[in-house]
Amino acid sequence: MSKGEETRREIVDRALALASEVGLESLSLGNLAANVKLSKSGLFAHFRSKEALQLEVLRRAVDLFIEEVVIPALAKPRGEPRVVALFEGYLAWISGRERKGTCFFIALSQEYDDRPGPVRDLLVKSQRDWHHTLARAARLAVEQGHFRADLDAEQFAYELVGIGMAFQQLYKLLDHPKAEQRARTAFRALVARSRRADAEAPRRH
Amino acid sequence: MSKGEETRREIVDRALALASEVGLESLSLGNLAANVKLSKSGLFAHFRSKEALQLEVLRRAVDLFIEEVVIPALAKPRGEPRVVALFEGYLAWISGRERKGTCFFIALSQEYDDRPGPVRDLLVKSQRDWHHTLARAARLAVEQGHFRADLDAEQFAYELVGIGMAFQQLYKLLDHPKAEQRARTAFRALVARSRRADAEAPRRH
DNA sequence: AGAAGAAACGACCGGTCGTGCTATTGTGCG
DNA sequence: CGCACAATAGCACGACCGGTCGTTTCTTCT
Repeated sequence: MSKGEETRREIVDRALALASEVGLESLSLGNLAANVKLSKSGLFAHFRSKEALQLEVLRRAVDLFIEEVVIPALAKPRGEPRVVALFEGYLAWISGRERKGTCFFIALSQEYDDRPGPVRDLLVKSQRDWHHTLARAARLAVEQGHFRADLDAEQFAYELVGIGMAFQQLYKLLDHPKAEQRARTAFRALVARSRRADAEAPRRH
Repeated sequence: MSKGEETRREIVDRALALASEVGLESLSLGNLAANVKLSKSGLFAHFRSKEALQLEVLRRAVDLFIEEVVIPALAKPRGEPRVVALFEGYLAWISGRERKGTCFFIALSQEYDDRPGPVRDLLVKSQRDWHHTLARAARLAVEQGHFRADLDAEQFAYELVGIGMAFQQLYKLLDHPKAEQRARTAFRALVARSRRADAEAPRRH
């Protein structure tokens, strides 16, 4: 990797961390430059506009999410185990990573729901993909006979996302000690009513 | 009401509308002043700092929410009807009001989850209140015999909030035609499994 | 080693930000 | 009517914004 690509990557990494705190729009080039110990103009030269930087940061976040959440789940067997892995990965993504509890995508959803442009377009695409990934996993669980045949997979994805979003608010903003427990309880209930009526009783944890 | 109070109110109203679009932090005094046709300094004189204005705006949003969502629900009889009214009011609040589909509080939750200060403090209080209001309504439904005796009311509130947040994303960012249907389906399922086992079968809509 | 090009720098642009300070206008009461 | 004071405007400030430019320093390749 050339020198340029290397620092460029450092910039994007640091920008992702900063943007997780203040938002992608409020992230300023000057502040970012100081953080990576570059001059503002030196940094700017890597991207030809702030928007290009923002897009790069979002792309990086998507890559990280796929790497940390989606790929590991795909290693699990189809059906309920994979669904569980997606949920657990999602939870870990929201609560963990660096610093505590800011899911980049949920934050951006608010920041860009009213702000047209390529950043929003990419965000929309990534969130649609996430819904589709969840729905596909649920459909596979139906095919495997784990979930009811008449399960609405998209509805399943919707409710799972809701559990995650409420978790983030409870965990980060409201600093609730039982946030994780609440999320898991909600997920267990969601899975329980998605199972085949004739499936074996829910396992205890 | 004196002249000062009147324009002050107009300012806050307009500020709430603008902040719903760009966020409370990115709302600028200059832009706001132009919107209410005042000079920047003339507007500024009403509040002695931007933070004071932000607090005022948030207070106004809380008042509106109570007035439009909570109070009407309290007019309904205790138990399931009130719970349903709270949910429907919440949904209407998120999707409706002026412009389409930005819940001020959900947006602020993201904006301030990392930004300490009095605005965040007030936001936290308001969101805790909302959870408590929902939980209290659920507990009353237990007392009325509509919901199971062993229902976890806080868990119920958590899941209802999650349904609302996912609804907002689907409705506003992803512009999904079935967003409202998804939310209602999720809510019906939540209510159904909260009911007493010996209660009559769920009504069809 | 040396040349070509990539990478980083510092100064600077026009604008906007929040916030003071002072003057002017408008309102409402005796 | 006229006075006191509230309300608004005008102007200036220092800081920071995204972005441009010409120049210098460092890589990279022959």
